[in-house]
Amino acid sequence: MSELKRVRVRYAPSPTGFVHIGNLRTALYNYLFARHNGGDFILRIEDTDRTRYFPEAVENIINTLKWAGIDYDEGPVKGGLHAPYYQSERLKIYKEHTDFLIKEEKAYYCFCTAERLNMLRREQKNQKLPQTKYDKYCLNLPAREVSKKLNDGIPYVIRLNVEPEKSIRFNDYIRGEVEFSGNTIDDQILIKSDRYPTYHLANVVDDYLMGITHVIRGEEWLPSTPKHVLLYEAFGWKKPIFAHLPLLLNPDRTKLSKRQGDVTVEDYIKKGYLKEALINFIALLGWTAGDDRELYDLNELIDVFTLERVNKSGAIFDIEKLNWLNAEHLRKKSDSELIKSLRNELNKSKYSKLQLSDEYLKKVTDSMKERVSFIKEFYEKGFYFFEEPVTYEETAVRKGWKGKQSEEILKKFKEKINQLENPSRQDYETVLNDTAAELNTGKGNIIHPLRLALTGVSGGPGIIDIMFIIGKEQTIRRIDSITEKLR
RNA sequence: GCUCCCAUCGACUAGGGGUUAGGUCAUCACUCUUUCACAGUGAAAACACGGGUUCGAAUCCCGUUGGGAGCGCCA
Repeated sequence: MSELKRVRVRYAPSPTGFVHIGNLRTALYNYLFARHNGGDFILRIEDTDRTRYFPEAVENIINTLKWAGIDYDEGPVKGGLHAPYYQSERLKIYKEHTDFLIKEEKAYYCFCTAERLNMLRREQKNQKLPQTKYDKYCLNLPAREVSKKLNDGIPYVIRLNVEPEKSIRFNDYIRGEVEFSGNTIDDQILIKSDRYPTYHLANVVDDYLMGITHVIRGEEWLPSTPKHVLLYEAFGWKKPIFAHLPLLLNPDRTKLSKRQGDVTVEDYIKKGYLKEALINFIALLGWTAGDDRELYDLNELIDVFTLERVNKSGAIFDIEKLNWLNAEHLRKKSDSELIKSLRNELNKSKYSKLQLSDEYLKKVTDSMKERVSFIKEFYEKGFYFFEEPVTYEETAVRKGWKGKQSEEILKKFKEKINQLENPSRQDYETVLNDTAAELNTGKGNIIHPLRLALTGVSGGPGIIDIMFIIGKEQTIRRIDSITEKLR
């Protein structure tokens, strides 16, 4: 019998802080896999560590997914057939399952204190044992003593009774057959003394109960997968398919972490990265369709994404390529989207008090689109569309400002501009040409000082466009201004 | 230390027995634009090393080296 079960995958973050960029990629791959296969994508909150719980984190997780356009089928807020989706609300379920394991003698109560455990570890290290492991002391406690301690309310944990085995093997979708030598697996804690489950227990139980078919997660989980395999076997459950994703790395090839740059999605949102670019970029970090295509939107990714084409080796998060993608996606945006985004950024900037029409902003975006990578840069690089230049770039002055000569050329030019009535682009161009002809000089002798006067810098859109955008009054004002300042 | 994973230009990657080892970002040059960008053209740039298998290995196998991850009452 072929088992063509409906694909069900999950993203299971723990709410300890802002969403890490690596976790976003895990969420994305799960989402793409689910959508590509017409399956379900589930969001489950792994909030079993009360010490690290961070209340705003759940909200941040949900908002981040929403921002990215990754929608889940079941999970917090939305609910679903397998609710609750907060592990902290599933304590009863975990207890039932450990009760079963204890009855089957596959798990046992352990009353050892943290002090004893620490001492044990220290001893084992001193003895240069290859690995520190729990010594199963409590496994051999007489049943009567166990009940007594339980009745007396002595704190306890529940441990899995791991039988020494030769080896544990499983098939990883991305890495193929993986084999772990036995005897290295500890009697892992299933239930902590605060009655909350550990990750190992909770994720196995929930994945099974929620009908998860593929566990797609980061490579950092690979070493603990044998524990999970053992648990599935202890319960007599069929394992899901595991797929361990390559890590996202710092430039020095260590696991992507702060200290070496921005690692939360929040950071990138704040810096003005487009969701289209970020999604496109992280999709390409560890995966390729196999062709030469670089630009994708979310739906296009869904069409072509397969787990088979996920790489095995870690990928460095290269900000340069992200920046390029950001520029590419920015240019693909429609005029109205661009105007809207720019207005949004403008409102948060020092230019927030300016009253600017859509028409004006469209002119700005049209002229600057090919020159920016970020929305912010429309007014950072193109500040002269929003304020008069107060200083003049030194190298530009040296190259383009020829003292008295420039002054007189601009004076002549200004007079002609002044006579213009509601000038069009063509009018500005005509004046430019006429001035050059009349003065019998090269156009460059007008353009360069003019650009300096109008913008204060040496680069930017065509000078005709700039005059047309800022208008006649500003053009004149700025010419007057530079002749005063550079005299 | 132990366990496991990984290894193609600086970065992301294609290729998976016979290729001038391809693309993209970044870099450099040229063209275009009297500026800057965009675009275009081109350059430089890689199969970690050693054995084996084979007529032939970047590709398959083994080893070495290097890198990474994990070894918590964290996830």
